[in-house]
Amino acid sequence: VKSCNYLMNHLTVNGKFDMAISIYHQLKKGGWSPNVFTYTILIKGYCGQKKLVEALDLLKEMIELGITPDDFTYATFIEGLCLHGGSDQGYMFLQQCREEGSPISTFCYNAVIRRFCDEMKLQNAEDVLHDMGRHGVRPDSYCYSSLIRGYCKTGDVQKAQALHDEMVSEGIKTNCFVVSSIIDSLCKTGLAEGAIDMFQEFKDSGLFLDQVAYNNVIDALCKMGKVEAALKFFNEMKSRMVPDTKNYTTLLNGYCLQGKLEDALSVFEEMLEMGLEPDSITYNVLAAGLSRNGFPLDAVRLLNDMENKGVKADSSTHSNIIKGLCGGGKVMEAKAFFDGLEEKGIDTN
RNA sequence: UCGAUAGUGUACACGUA
Repeated sequence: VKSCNYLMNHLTVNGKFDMAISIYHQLKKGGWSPNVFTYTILIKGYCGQKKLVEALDLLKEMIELGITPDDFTYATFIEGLCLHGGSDQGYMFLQQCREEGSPISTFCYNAVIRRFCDEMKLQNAEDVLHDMGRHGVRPDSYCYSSLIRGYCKTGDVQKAQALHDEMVSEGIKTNCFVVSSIIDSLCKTGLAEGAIDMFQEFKDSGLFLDQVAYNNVIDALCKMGKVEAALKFFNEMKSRMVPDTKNYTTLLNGYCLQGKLEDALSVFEEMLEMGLEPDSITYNVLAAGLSRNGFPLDAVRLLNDMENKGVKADSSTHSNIIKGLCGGGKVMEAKAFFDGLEEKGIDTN
């Protein structure tokens, strides 16, 4: 049964839920009894297909069969309900289950909070956060993270920071996910200096800051034109961990923005030497840099090269190519390229 | 490790002024 569950789960998350169901039927035919995991996976699958009725039927069925759903099971169904029936409905269901004495853990509250945040109903999310405490379930960093990120999205970094303070004062450990959300939001609301201070502060406090956190400050510095400062952080990061494609792309962009093509190219080469695969964004950044700084046709060449290497072009690539061709005086080619896209049915918005 | 959840990089267009 364990192996079947494993397989069914993988099929489900890869969009082959029908196959998972047929495994389930074979399992039952073979006289095996599905367990809580099996049912939870199936409920997840039905929720993914918006088939909430079927999901709920399974929940009832397992109870009748004496297989007691646990908090994962409830969380899975609640999340589906939030997603397809609205978070208000999901929360109502949670409350109902809670009154019936079903196991409602932080995972369940988490789902509701996250979905309320996705709907930008931040006040509702916060109410749930405080409500769970009254029912004896301690919020964790995931709960706060969703909410903090929600406020970051609205640009209310103050509120986000207040929540972060609240979280820490509740004795919940912070981590680089939460911190980097705030750092990024500070950067993007023009408070990069504060962001960098915060970064240093947490680093000095011994908190592990990963590639994403580093990238937040590297990007902010690059966008301010302070590539040299960005490079310092980049090197510091390199001494602690392996930079990823996004880190290299960010720094590459920094050099391109300054028109420092030589440096940009050497970053690109270093990245290749490190064995990292540039993705379409890396290529787009470099191409835009080349184009903007007087080498439009090289940009076009680079992007063709990219497609030859099997990296898929996106709409940004296309507009870079068109711009490159126009900038290189090859307006007719640009038009031909554009028409070619339309013929292939590619959205040229 | 048989089941759930959070953060970062590119162009353009758009909307408000």
